[in-house]
Amino acid sequence: MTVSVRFAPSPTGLLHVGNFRLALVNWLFARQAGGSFLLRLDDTDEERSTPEFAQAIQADLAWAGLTWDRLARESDRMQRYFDAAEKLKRDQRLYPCYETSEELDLKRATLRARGKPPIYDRSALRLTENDRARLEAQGRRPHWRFLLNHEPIEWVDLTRGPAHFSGADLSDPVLIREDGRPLYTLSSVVDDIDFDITHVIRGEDHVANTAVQIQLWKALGGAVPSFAHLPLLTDAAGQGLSKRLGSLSVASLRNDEGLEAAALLSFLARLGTPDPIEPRLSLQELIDGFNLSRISRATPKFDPEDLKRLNARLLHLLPFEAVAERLIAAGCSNPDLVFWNAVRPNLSRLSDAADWWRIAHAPVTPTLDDPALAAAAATLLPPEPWSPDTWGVWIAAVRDQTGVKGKALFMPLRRALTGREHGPELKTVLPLIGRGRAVARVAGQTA
RNA sequence: GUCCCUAUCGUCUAGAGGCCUAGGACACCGCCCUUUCACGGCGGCAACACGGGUUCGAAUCCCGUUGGGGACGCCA
Repeated sequence: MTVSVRFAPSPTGLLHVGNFRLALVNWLFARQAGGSFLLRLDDTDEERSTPEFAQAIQADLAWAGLTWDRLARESDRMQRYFDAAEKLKRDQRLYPCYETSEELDLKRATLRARGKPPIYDRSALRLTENDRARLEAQGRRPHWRFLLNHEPIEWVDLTRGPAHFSGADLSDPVLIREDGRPLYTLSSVVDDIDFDITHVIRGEDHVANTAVQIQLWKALGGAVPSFAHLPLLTDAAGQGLSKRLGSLSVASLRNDEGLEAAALLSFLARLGTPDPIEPRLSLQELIDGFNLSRISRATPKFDPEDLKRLNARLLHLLPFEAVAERLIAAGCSNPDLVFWNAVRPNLSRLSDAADWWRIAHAPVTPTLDDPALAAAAATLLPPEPWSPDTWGVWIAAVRDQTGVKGKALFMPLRRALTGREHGPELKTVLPLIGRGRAVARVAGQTA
């Protein structure tokens, strides 16, 4: 049996790290098994789904290299859902209900107030033919519920172990809305059957859905797949992610924070497992080290600060070839290996390299803290060609002539040369700047 | 309210009754390297939520309490 998984976001917003982690886990599972990965856009909710969000989700996945073998849109498949609904009606598993939303709200509130679970009371089942005709004559249109069997529902969850529900504890789910549109509970199962999905890997917010959907699978004659329900991520404070995404969207991590896809991937593939979170440069390494059963059942916290630190560590490992094109895109017009090796240890995000490119190749207005020292330094600057040793030779000469040493010696020079107090080692920065600019800057000129 | 899951260093976690003086990674702190910072190397600090059981023996099993997450939609 070929492994087949799917990632099924609804294009009603940007992907956040929690969704993205599920996409990654599904993808790694499929790739490791040599199976296939379906990207399914669950866009049956016409009011909230937009083509723009669908595009954004695909862009996020593509950015991270999470390629899909198949793409499906539920909005293209409506007829399949209607066919499935017809079959369920024929089999007496789908029944019409006429309560309004307000009436249902009231029923739920009443049950809850009595300390009872808010389960639908199936009163629509007691409607006679005449009752229904009268309601229809009043202009009421039915929504349709799936008749659950009140029997034990069990499955062995790949991350939670044995799971069991009682059908009697669950509400008959609405499958078809009053306006005729199919709902997620139905469309998802129809798709999973049609696309031969073998493993449904999703968040634990779906466990109750799984219980009712298993009955739906059987009612529709499909093979029930294996399930894995992963704990949901929380933010650093332990609050659920879905409630407040914002800065935790993949798009903002990518665009606003300028993080590496490989860092996000490395982080999310290991978070919540006993394995150390280490920078991995390739997806293949992640595939090789992946194991669904190592994901803990407890809810892990996602701290963006940890991610940023990992991003820096990963950056320090990246070879020049891996970043050359992106350095150019970031504004370094003609980067080379020497430049990259010089600035790399100082980077926390790739785009910061552009600052050092400008310091090496564009005019900088120096800050002169010690004009006398600077003047001496300007005259003592060795002739080119320069090497990484030039700095040591130069600064020793300046020290011998002026008697200044330590921080009082190099900090004024750093500020004059780069305009900054921090940065890569001056011995590597100096040759990047070159003698022409260095002389001028030490003399206090913008160069 | 009802149901499901969960509880070990700051964080992610190892731990399936004696191997635990509780291990690793990240963070933090210190030292080394370095004429600052950063990078890199080495070392250190640091935890079994609480209360009852069971047992010769409990981080580990059971019950309860408390905390955390999730579900209970004509959303997905």
